[in-house]
Amino acid sequence: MEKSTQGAANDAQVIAPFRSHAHDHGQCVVEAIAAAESRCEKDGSSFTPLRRQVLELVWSSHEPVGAYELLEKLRRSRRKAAPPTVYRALDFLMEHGLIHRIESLNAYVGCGDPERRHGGQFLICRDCQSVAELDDSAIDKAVARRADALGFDVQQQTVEIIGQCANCVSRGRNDR
Amino acid sequence: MEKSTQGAANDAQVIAPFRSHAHDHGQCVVEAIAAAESRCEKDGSSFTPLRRQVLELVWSSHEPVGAYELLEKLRRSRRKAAPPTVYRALDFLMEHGLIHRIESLNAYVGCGDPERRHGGQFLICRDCQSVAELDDSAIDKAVARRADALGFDVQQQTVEIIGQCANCVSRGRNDR
DNA sequence: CAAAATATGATATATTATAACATTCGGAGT
DNA sequence: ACTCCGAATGTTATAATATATCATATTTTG
Ligand SMILES: [Zn+2]
Ligand SMILES: [Zn+2]
Ligand SMILES: [Zn+2]
Ligand SMILES: [Zn+2]
Repeated sequence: MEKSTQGAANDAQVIAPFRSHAHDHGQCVVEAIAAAESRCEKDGSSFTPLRRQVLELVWSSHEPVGAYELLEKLRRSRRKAAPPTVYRALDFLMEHGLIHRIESLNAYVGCGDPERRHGGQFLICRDCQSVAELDDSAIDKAVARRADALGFDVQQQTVEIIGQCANCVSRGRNDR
Repeated sequence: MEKSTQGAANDAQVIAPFRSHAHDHGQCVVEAIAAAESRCEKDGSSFTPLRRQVLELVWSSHEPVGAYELLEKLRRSRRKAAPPTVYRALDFLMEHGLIHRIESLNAYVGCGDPERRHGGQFLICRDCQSVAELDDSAIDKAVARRADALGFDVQQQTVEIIGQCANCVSRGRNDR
C-alpha cells in the first residue's frame, strides 16, 4: 500500500493517485473487478464475461487505452470481436460509472471509485501517460460558483489537466 | 452592447459570455478579425486569406463548429479545399490562440481574447449549443493547488462544463 | 535572379465511432 | 417442454474525424 503525503480529508479528493512503477497492480485489478461486480449487482445489470474482460483490459494499466487497442487485445482471446463489441462494452461500463472517457485522448481509463458519484477530473502526464483521478471539491466549487453567477445549470464536467507527473518531473523527462 | 450583471473585476474572468439571440454578431466577427490581425502581426506570422476565411467561418456563430462542417462551407467559395486545407488552417489558428478546440465535441470555437494567455475553460449549453469562455482564476487556483500538492506540473488545462445556459433554463428547454 | 522557406493543392489513408440487421441465449409464462 | 421475449452479442458496412505524403505555387531572402 502506498502512502500519500496528504492528510485523510484531503486524500478523499484524490480518487486515484499516480502510482509508482513498482506497485502491486494485480491488486488494483482485483479491487476494480470486485467494485464492478458490486456496482452491477446494485444496478441490477448483468456484468457479463465480455464486459468483465473489457474492464480488465482497460485496467491493464493506469494509462488511458484507446478503443482499437482494446479491440486488438480482446481479439487474442475472442476472435469474433469487432468494433461494436468493444464500443458496446465501453458504453455499458461508462453508463455504470466503471470507466471514464478521456476526451482529449479519445481513450478510456478505469474509475477508481464507482461507488461515489463524481464528475471527471484528471491529471494526465505527457511523459509517462499515466493518469490520476480527482474529485476535488475546490475545483467543483469554483466551477459551481461561476456557473451559478451566470445562471448556468451544470450537468456534467470534464476537467483534463495535461502536464508532468512528479515522477517525470524529478527524472527531468521531456519526451514530448 | 450587452451589459452583464457581474462587476468589472469579475467580468474579466468571463472572456466571452453567452450572448442573446439578438446581439450584433457582425461586430463580434469584426472584432475577432481585428484581434487576429493584431495578434499575427505581433507574432510575425502571416494571416493569409485562407486562414482569415476559416477564422470567419469559425466565428459564424458562438457555437463550436466541426472541421468537416467548416470544409463544406469553405468549399462554397474555394472549390479546391480538402481536409488538410481546413486542418492546417485550424492548427495555425490554434497555435496563435485565435481559436480553441472543444475536446468533448471535436469542434472548434473562436477565442474571445487572443491577447491574453489563458487555458481553455468553457460552459457549453446542451440545448442551444452555445459556448461561454471563461478564464476563472478560482478554477485555475483550485487546479494549481491540487496539482502542486501532488507535485504535478500543469502545462495545459481543458475544462469543459456541459449543462444548460440561463436562456435555455428559463425557457424550460429539454432538447436532449 | 537563385535558393530556401512557407503555404497550399492533391491524393491517399489512418483512426475513431456508429448504423443496421442477424443470431444466440436465458428466463417468464403457458 | 414449448414459445415468446428481450438482452447480449455477432456481422457487415459505413460514417465522422484526422493525418501522411508528395507536388506545386508563392513569398522571402541573400
Ligand atoms: Zn495499479
Ligand atoms: Zn509521468
Ligand atoms: Zn456574436
Ligand atoms: Zn443554451
